[in-house]
Amino acid sequence: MAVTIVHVAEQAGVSPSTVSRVISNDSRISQKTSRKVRKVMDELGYHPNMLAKSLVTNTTHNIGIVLPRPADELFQNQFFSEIIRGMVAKAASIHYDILMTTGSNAEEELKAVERLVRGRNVDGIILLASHKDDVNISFLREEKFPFVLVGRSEDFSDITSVDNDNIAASQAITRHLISLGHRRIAFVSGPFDLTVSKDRLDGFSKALLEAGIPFDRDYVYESAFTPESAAQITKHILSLATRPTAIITTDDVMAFSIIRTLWNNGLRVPEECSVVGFNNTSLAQMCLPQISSVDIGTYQMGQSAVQALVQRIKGEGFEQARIIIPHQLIWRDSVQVPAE
Amino acid sequence: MAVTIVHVAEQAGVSPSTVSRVISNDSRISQKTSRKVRKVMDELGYHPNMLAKSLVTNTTHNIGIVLPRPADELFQNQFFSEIIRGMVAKAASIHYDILMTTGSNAEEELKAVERLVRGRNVDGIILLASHKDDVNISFLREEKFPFVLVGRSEDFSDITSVDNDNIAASQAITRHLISLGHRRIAFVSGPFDLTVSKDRLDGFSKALLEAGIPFDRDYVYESAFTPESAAQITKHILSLATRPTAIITTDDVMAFSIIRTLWNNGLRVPEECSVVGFNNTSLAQMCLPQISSVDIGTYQMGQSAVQALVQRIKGEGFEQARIIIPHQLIWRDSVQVPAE
DNA sequence: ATTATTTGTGCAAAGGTTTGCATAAACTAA
DNA sequence: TTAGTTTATGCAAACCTTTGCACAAATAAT
Repeated sequence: MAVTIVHVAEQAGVSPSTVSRVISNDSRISQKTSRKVRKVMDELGYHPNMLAKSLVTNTTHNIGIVLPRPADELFQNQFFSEIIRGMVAKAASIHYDILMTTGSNAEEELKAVERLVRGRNVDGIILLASHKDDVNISFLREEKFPFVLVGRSEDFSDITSVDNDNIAASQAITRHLISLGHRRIAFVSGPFDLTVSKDRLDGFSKALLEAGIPFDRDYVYESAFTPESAAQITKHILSLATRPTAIITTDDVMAFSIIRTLWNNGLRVPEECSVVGFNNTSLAQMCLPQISSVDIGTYQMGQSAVQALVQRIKGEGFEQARIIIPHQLIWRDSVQVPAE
Repeated sequence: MAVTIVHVAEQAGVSPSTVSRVISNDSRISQKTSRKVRKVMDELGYHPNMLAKSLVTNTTHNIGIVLPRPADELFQNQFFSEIIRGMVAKAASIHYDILMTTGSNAEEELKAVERLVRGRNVDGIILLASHKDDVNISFLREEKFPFVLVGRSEDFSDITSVDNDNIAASQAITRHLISLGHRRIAFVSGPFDLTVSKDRLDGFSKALLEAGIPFDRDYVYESAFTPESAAQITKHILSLATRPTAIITTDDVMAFSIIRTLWNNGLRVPEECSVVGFNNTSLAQMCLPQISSVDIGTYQMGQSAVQALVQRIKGEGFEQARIIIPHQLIWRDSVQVPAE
């Protein structure tokens, strides 16, 4: 069996409590004792058992993150790997680890959360991709368990969350396109049940409104975050009597697929149709033409999320309800003034 | 304080051991008692404390995964998110969670592994991106701690690992290019210290050898897994007196960057230069021209790694040392017969 | 009716820490 | 010296389970 704190204690001729205090740098321990104990710890190759420690302190230094349900699909999106990258980096720097779990459906997902929370496996939880009536949120609130949401909750306004101002971002894009002279602008949204989709659509329609352009439902589409889905919608757009001169999407992957589909059908981008993406993934600047997009500070969102969560866990600092990561419009080759 | 097993026991008029046995479906418990206890558990909203359980069973149901050191850089690569996706999916399906950690340098990385292992935070570990003299491997071997390696170890042959036959894959690509008529083929490799890079280069040179084409060191380059690095190398290639007619790379991102750089300098792909990638990320089929690549079953590797690890943990099944995931060459638009 | 067997449950130890409180030792002040 | 402080350490309880072993009750066999 592994060497425990009592072995060290015996060997050093002190009590386990003293060893424990040495480990935690308790000020009451004398220099001499501390040195002596540390020496023994080294000799014996002692390493504290975190489980035992966790059990008594009720603290694990683990942050749970629940991958969105159709993890399979969403993870393909660079957005997710990017945000997780930010989380892991930040967590590691403050000595936390990231515990990832997922469920293949809503029920399993909640079960997983329950398991983590009530099994005391994590100190806090980060929720990704919020939608309306998220049962996880209700559960966590009820349990008064520390958590932060990436995105915005439609149901509760007092939840610590990390988000962009998606409405403003989307509005700004649309404004810019309008200022270029575009009047017929299509909007290819991600799944409507996602709050982020709603917000972006919201910003879009606001910009139209303020410019006095009628909001045309036929120019609004719902797509999955997949190339296939976007391609299909694009084909439909191509079949329209009066085509839009610009298309705004909710993610670079969709933007890319749209561009490709247009291209394959003989429509040049941006000459015959402008396209703008979202999230500013590396894809946006890699492809040809480079895609105009919105940098939403994905990596930073990940970092901020764990930072905010840890603050909540420790009960320190202000419990700022909403942290807004600034966005930035990146204009690239996929946009220009309309042809006609 | 949360409700514990003894509360349940008291309420149900049995002993804690009985409750524990009910939970684990011990066959010795009578139907009647079981029902009674379960009812009380429900009423009280009891949920076992996993930490306590872990402490006594010495089992956590967590799998540790150590992100490669420059996690920042590598994670950008779709390969990583894809393989992790496979791991999480598989792990969730067999009721394991994934605990991710990382370190910003080799020393920190080892420290993180030590912490996980000796702190008994995980039941096993998956190592990514193996290179020569990996201290993590030595440590884990010494500790006799269950782990599997994604990739191949140059130092030890008896390590359970999940890998492709990179030599064969690379060789097959090269052969095919040769059969198309290419004679001057450049090889843009990932970092040389990675085993996977060595293997792919190895397959490349083997194919040249068997075709009687001299191996030209000036046609072999070392690149980081970044577009910038690949672009720089491409510029150098463009400056060569006799340019290659085809370029093989070790990853799609690099392939993409190469194509773009060639294009920007007036060289058409595949007409004037063929390019082939590796890993068959979604990028490969999304971009224009679509990139010929090698599907190495990344997602499946993630799944297999978890499966193999859990088998090792449970000590069941054969401890097959090396699991080889089959690869598949995907020929797309970026390759054709050489111009001259 | 007695013994042997099966079935269901409880006792108590073990797992490795942390920490409030008590105490011993050393020092300071009178 | 005596009392009062400070400093350094130890004791033992608590955290919540699991599990080997013992035991009692019920059933079966003689």
